[in-house]
Amino acid sequence: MNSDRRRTTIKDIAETLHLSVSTVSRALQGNPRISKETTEKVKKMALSLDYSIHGPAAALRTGQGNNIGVIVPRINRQFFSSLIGGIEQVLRTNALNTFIYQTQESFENEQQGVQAMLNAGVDGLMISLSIETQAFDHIERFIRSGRPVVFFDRCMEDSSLSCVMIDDFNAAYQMTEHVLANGCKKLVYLGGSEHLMMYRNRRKGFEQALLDHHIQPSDVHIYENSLTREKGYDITRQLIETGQTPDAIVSASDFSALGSILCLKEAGINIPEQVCVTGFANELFSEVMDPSLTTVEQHAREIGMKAAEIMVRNIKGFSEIETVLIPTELIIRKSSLRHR
Amino acid sequence: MNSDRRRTTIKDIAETLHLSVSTVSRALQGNPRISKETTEKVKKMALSLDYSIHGPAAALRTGQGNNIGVIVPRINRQFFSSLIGGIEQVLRTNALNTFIYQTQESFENEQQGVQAMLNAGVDGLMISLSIETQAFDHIERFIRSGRPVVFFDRCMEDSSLSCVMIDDFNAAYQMTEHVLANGCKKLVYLGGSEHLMMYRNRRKGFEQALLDHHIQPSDVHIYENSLTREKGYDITRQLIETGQTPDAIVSASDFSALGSILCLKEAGINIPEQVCVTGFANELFSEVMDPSLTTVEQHAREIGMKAAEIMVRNIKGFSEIETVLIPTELIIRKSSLRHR
DNA sequence: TAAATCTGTGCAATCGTTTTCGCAAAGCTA
DNA sequence: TAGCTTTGCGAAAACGATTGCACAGATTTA
Repeated sequence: MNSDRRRTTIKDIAETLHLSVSTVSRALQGNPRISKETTEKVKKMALSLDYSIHGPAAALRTGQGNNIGVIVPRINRQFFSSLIGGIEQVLRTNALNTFIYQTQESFENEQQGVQAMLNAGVDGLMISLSIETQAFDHIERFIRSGRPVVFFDRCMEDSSLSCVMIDDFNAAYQMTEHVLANGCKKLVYLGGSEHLMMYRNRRKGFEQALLDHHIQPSDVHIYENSLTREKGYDITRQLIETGQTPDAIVSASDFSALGSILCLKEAGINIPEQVCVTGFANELFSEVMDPSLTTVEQHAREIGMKAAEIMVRNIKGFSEIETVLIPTELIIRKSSLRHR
Repeated sequence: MNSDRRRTTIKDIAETLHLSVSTVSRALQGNPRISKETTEKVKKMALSLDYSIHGPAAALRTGQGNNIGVIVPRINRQFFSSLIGGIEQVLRTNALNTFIYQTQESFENEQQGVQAMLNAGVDGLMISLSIETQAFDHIERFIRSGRPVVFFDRCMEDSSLSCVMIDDFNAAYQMTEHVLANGCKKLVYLGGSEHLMMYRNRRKGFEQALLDHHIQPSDVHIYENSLTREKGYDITRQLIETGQTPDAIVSASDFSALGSILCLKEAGINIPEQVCVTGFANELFSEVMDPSLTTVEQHAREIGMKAAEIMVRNIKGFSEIETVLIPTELIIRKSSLRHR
């Protein structure tokens, strides 16, 4: 075991240099009250003694760790991992560490995660809610602790909280217009969980576009909670088998769109000539699959960076609330581009 | 500002309950020396006062935070994010938090990351080295602090340290055999940076398979440092243009394989009948691209879990060193499967 | 019945830093 | 030269939790 290893502290430095701990502490912080020579000596000694500041102790004294908690549903989704990449980069350049916790989309895990962050003494919380989350006591508890909270992507609907998300409504609206402009008339929509704002907004964008083109949303198939590859496949198969094959499948996820495409190809239906298919999120595979998938780029990394910037500003004392919509980008590929 | 918000401490609980802080502390820990009633009362009060333990303070006293630092090159690579997912899950079930730091493949960032972990007072370090890393003072410094280090995927070559990685040699060997069994004779190999053990091992596996089938490695094109999509494309294009089109491209990455495939398709060369292409890593896109890509599944999540388990055991005091090879899985798809 | 043990609690030191206050010596002003 | 400011540093009290030791009262043992 290594229990004999004691870390070097400023006290050690103080003793070998015949100085007081206060002087050493100040020297390390570059306090101008300490002479240049002393400061030099201290820093040199710190280096040669392998000293590194004990964060927790400093945190205890100052009441400020330099840690930000980040809670996401899953880390191994391209969208979230890119987003976290952006967060981490911004936080790091502001001398803040990033604590990660993934909920696996479970409400219980999310509660535990927030508690873990509370215990860890993080200075702020950045969170994207799990799909299951419909109660917010855990979040409110954190807020009561007086530290900033910034939501991203999946937010609590409370305008007194900061939130960075994409412009789902417009993205879906534009996508739908694109499909209609291609001459499609009989659409099907694969949507997500209605209690998440983002999925509601996408559906609303879809419906608004229909309305604006004189189509009654009630006349089209709208599926809820259908964003997995399997659901996309099954729903498409069922539509084909019951003779209700649409001429466009607009999906709120690349995964369900992928499922649809695989099914259509199996059935020998031509994409996009007979059926246009569109997705959402610009997953890595959507560019290279066959046919390449029309989708929406969400600029995940930017969302993360923006959210982290808001957090940093809050930490620094400017307690402003901000709701930011990051613009999306329509990426038109073969799965929806008809030759006419 | 919220500077007036003070967190509730065990002292607050003690005062409202007319108990001593020691009793409260013990009650919260479930110490059997405290009577059931008192313990009950304390826990109830803790709840109603929104109390949460101050980790840093406890860490200071006990010398044990519950934090593990994880340093990876990039978080938004499927491989690493899945791996981190595995780490996070195992650590969490052992009441350990996960600190994330990404180096962006930069040595300087890596040094800073290790320092940040040192300062944060993590109890252990899990790290996958950046491509640039060739010096190890920063790692050795951490080791000197007496806390466990576990490497994964990209390890320091020092048998006195724990490391979890995939069996690159065998994976490449099997892949090469598969290609040869398909009747390919004129191979090209796209490899990575030779100073990383993993890429060396893949190349060695490739060469050994050649030797075992009576082909001289010196007779085949072996490219170093060629694992991006662009490199794959460019090299392939050059081979075609100079009339050296091979009948198989064995690549140490799915990305370069993708580049090769795009180029071959553009040139109207049939895959796999004229040229077989294989990748490495089973990226999300490789299954759904056209043609689907033969590759190697690395079981990233398992690597992460295994590494985390070793870490947990070290934290608990069993300071055993372990080197683990996680077996890979050959995934044969259309890009290399000839009909004969 | 005296001694030993057990139960439930409190006191106070401690972890490594930061920071307020204070003080002596040196430099400056007039 | 008397008084004032600056410079450079130290003593000691925090921060919140843990824990070895002590101790009083109740219970058991011999």
